[in-house]
Formats: sequence, structure tokens, C-alpha cells
Amino acid sequence: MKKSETSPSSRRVTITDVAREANVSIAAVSRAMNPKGSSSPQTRRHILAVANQLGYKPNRLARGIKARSSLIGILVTNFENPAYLAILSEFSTAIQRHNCHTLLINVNTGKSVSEAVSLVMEYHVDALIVTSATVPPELVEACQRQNTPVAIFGRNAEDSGASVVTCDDLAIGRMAADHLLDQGYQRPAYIGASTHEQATLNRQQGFVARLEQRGSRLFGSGEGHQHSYDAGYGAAFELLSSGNIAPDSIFFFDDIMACGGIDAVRHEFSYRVPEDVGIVGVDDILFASSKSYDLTTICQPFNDMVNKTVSSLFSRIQHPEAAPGRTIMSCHLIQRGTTQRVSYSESDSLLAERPV
Amino acid sequence: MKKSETSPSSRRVTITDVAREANVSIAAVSRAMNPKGSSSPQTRRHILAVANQLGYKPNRLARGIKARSSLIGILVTNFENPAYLAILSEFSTAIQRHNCHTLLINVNTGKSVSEAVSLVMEYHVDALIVTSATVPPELVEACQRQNTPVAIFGRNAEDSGASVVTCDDLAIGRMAADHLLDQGYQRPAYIGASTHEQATLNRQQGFVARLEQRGSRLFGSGEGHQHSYDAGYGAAFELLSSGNIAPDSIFFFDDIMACGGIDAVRHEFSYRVPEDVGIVGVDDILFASSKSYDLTTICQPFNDMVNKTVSSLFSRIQHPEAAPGRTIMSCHLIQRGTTQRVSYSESDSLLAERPV
DNA sequence: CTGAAAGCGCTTACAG
DNA sequence: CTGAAAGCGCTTACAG
Repeated sequence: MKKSETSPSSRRVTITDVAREANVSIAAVSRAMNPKGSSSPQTRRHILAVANQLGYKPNRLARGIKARSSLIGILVTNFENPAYLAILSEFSTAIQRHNCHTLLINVNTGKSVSEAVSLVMEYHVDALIVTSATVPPELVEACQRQNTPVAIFGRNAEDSGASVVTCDDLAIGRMAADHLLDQGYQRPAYIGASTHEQATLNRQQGFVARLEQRGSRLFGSGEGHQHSYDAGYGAAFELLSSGNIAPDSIFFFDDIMACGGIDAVRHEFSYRVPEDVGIVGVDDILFASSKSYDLTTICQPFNDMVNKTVSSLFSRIQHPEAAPGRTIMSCHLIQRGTTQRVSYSESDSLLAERPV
Repeated sequence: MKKSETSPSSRRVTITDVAREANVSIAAVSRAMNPKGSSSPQTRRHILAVANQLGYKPNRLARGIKARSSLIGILVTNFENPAYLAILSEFSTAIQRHNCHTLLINVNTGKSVSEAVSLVMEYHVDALIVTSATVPPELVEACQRQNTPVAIFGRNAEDSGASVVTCDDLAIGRMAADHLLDQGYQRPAYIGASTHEQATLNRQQGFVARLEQRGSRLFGSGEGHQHSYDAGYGAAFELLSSGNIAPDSIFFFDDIMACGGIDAVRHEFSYRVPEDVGIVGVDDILFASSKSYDLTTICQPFNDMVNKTVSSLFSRIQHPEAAPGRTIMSCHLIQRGTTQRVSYSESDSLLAERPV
């Protein structure tokens, strides 16, 4: 106490200060601070009291050089999709619950995923989470060789060597197809995001396969160039403008695009939703349940996915030899106002007036 | 090369490996890696080549214990406000541009701001950003004594000792009042978020002051309990249900609440927006410019604010003695479809049928 | 410009 | 259970 009282120094209090004040070795302090260090109850109590009194907090950086850093890296690519705010919130909460912290890497900066990975490895993160992007297997392997388990969230990366937690995109596509057909829609279309993404292709594939399986087929498709409202709006506009066969329903890659699509349908063409055009999205973002959109959507259990990702990572930190697992979670469809049709008579349709 | 080739070890390559391979001291390597270390051009070139070949990346944790950590802590409290996804994205981008990284702390976890601060200090972050929350001045001072400059983003914290970058909430309130009055609305109301927040009170105060200054007054107010769609919906519902004087326009604390409000107005009461009820929000979130909401809003220049915050922090890292500055940015109103009225005749109003 | 050495704050075998 | 010592990977005066 005396020392720290009199010195107006800006020095942080270190383990040495605590050791001096408590009349023990720094090793003793280290052990007392660490739950699994051996320390007699009295000594530990005393040391902890002194540490507390001095306001001592271990320097995590110094600790990290020998032991673990308590840092979990998270690579985020999807800053346009509103769903990711909740996902990020859930991730940081889960990570903090494990007494670790989140090193956030924004991969939008024109930085490639590989660069981002190598960057984050400089901090010796204890684990690495990659959201909605794939990572070259060599890279994953390189991380794991350095005892850094990797998890891929929201992408069904086969043979990645990483833990994978995601939903089955084929199943999502089938679910959308079933629902639209069940509701009586007859000319379903698909609007995906970038065709560079496997997820876009997989949802389309599942969608188309199920349509054909039930004797229907795909009545058009479009592509946005990002996961955004504008992209969905634009793609829907183009799809419905093209003179050919007008679809009577659209399955969108995600909700944010679907919201753009709904607005294009309503405001550019004055078609009614769901009577003239049915809409299905994916994600159940906040605005999907708003009165204005009231969007039928396929809901991925994001919170469960996040928690599964984090817990699997921490168990791999404990058991480094364990093989990375794959978890495919199941989604469920939430029916809302954009797909109520069932007993809808074709003759009521505005679209029916157009040459089909 | 020979060593690293033959050893299948998972050891990371360290400065020692590079020194050995390049036949120089580790000090030489350290200097060569550091732009401001003195190193002859040839030596540096050679060392860098070897380092590169070996795939050497300095361990930032080890570096951080003597030098700076290159970590910037960011405390986030607003994971419900969609605007924060873009803000977070911009922050991480700006920080990465400075070759630093983002330590994200979620303060929603029931963790108080003070706890979060002390936590982040264990990582010896080079600077600390606090978004939309205030920090006790003692805490700020404690950080700055340890050479960690603090910035407060989006809250007008007077005498905080921290750098402050925000907008003037009083001015925002006045701007909303002027606009509603200019558009011919006569019974403006205010719906804020938690009354515990100074920002809520300040916007209301500016709003009311300007109304009265122009010979009008506040026709009711409400409170959501969070910054959320549901809170806005609920508060608007209550406000319009209460039998007294029905407001003909509502200024909401932020856009996400305003969107809830619009939907309540339209779907619970079948009032028309903007004819019966005008709506103004704040933030210009993505959905504010959607066709469905088309919300008049007061736009804070978030990107400029973020960049100003980051650059001011980095300049304080360079010049620790410099006094923290205050930057009050100016907002602008974006007029959209929720407030077009001007020449609107009172007799057309649905609301006029109610006893006023 | 360069190397040897001390040191940053912590952890972890190793003896006792 | 405890202390002395070595070590983690790096940086930074200090001599040369």
C-alpha cells in the first residue's frame, strides 16, 4: 500500500508489486491467481486480498506469451446482412462467458481471407471463427498445427478440416419449394446472391430438385450482386420485367434481399403480395416480422448455431487431439403474410392478364 | 531452411529462428522488422527475405508486453440498433487501416461499463472506444494515466476527460421540431427510449424548446424501454390510444423505433402516414430508405464520426500530452415520404373525427 | 549499423 | 505448498 499510495506513477501494478506487498514470491502470486495453481487456502486468500487491494490485474499479453491468450478471433465478411449484428452480439457474449475475448477482423477491406487469418494468428488467438466464408483447407491445417482450432460458421465447407456449424442449404431450398407448392403457387422463381457462393447454388439446387420432383419446374431466376436490399430490389425488378413467363412466387436467398424484392413487386409493378406474387426469404431478420413486410421465412437457429460453434471450439481447446465435428442444424419455416394463397383463383391474378 | 524443413514440429517460427537462419542477432532482426529500427539497407533486405521465406510473423503478444499491443478496444452497448452494424464495420475497417486490431467487448452481458473497461485494460489496448454509453470520469482518467486514450462515440459526455465525437442532441430535437412545424403539423409528440439516457432527454428538450419558441407545444410523449421496433410500436400504440389529445405527428428517438411506430399507426389504427400522422426518426438506417417505410430522418454522419474518432485516438497515441478534443458533428434532415403534408387540410384527417 | 545484455510480466517445471 | 530459476518472444538502451 505505502508504495502505491505515495507514487503518482502511471505504472501499472504488476505481479512483482503484489509479491512484494504480500511477502511471497511472484511464483506464489501466479499460482494463487490461477485456479489450478497449487496454493494453500490461507496463502491464496492473503495474496488475493493484496492483489485486490492493489488493483492488480494480470497482463493478458504477458500471460499469452507462455500460456493461452484468451483471445478468440472472428472473421466477419457479412457486414451488409442485418442478421449479423445479432450473430456478432451472440458470439461475443458466448466468448465472454468463457472468460475470453473477441478479436474482430473485418474481411471486407479488400483483404483476402488468407491475409486475415495470418493476421489474426499473430495474436496467437486460442481459436478462430470464420463466418460465412470458406477457408482453404491448407490454411485451416496450418492453424491447427499451431494448436489453433478453426470453426466455420454458416457455410457447409466439406473436408475443410475445421469444425463446421451450419444449416443444410439443399434442405432450405427444398423447404421453400415445398411451401410454395403447398400454398398453390405454380410458377416459382429463385433469386440468389453472388453465384460465386456455394450457398447460393446449393439453395437453388435444392429448390429446383424439389420442384421437379413434384412435377413443377423453375420459372426464372435472378441474381443480386450482394446480400442487400437494393440487390434484391433490382433483381426482382429485372426478373419481373423480362417479357417471358412471369413467376407467381419468388424464393430469395435471404431476407434482406426478399425485403427489397417485396418492395419492387409492390411499388414497381403494383402487384399484390401474396396474391399475385408469393415471397419466401431466409434468416428471419428483425424486419421479417414487421407489419410492413410480414415475410414468410426460413429461420436458421442462429443462437444455437453460435453457441454450438463456441462450445465445440472450447472443447477442442481442451482436447486438441479430438477431431473437428460437423453440425448441421435444422431450420424451420415461419409462415407469415407473404405466402397466404392456397385457395386462390388464378383469374383474380393481375399477372394472369399478362401473356404467360 | 534445413531445420524448418526437417522438423514436423508445430512450433511457430520466432525471431530466434530468423536470426539463426540469417546469421544475425535477434536484435538485428527486431530492428529490421521495425520500420524505425536502424538497419543497413542490405541487412534489412536480407533479413526480410529470410523472414519471409520462413513465414515469420512477429508475435504481437510478446511485442505488446514492451511496446504497444496494436489492439484497440471497443465497447459496444447497442446491439439492438441496426445502425450499429455499419458503425462496427466502419470502426474495424478504420482500425485495420492503422494496422491495428479490434477487441470487441459486448457490454450487454449484464456487465457494467466499468467492468468492461477494466477487462479490456488487461489486454493493454492502445486506445479505448466507448460507443453510446458514458464512462465515469475517474475511469477515463485511470485509463489515461496508463497512457490509454479514451474516446466516447455518440454521447455528448461533458467533462469526461475523453475525446468526444457526437452530434448535438438538442440540435437534433430542434431540427425535428422545425421540420414538423414547417410541414404544417400542429400537434407534435415525442417518443424516446429509456429516460435514463441523457440523449433521450436532450432530444426531447431541444424538440420541446423549439416548439414553444415557435408558439406550439408538445402534444404528448411516450417511452419505449429499448431501442427496438417493438418498443416503438408499443409506445406509439399507447400514445395514440390514450383518449386525450391525439398528436398529428411523432418524433422518434431513432429510426428503428420510428419503423415500429409507423407500423402501429398504419396497422393498429389505419391512420395514414403522412396525411394523418407525420413521422420523423433519427439515424437513417437501411430500412429508412426502403419503399415500405420511406422514413424522414435526421442523419448522423456516422462514417465521418467513426473516422474522426479513430484518427483522434491515433493522434493522441502519438502525442500523449495533447488534450482530448470534442467534436460535435452536424446532422442533416433527409425528407422522405413520412412527412409530406404542407398544404394538407385538417378536414381530410381521420384524426379530426376524433374529439380533440 | 550491429551485437550482447537486460528487461517486459508472466508461467512452469524443478527442488525442497 | 512454496521459492529460485529458466524461459516465453520480443524491444531497447548501451557500447562498440
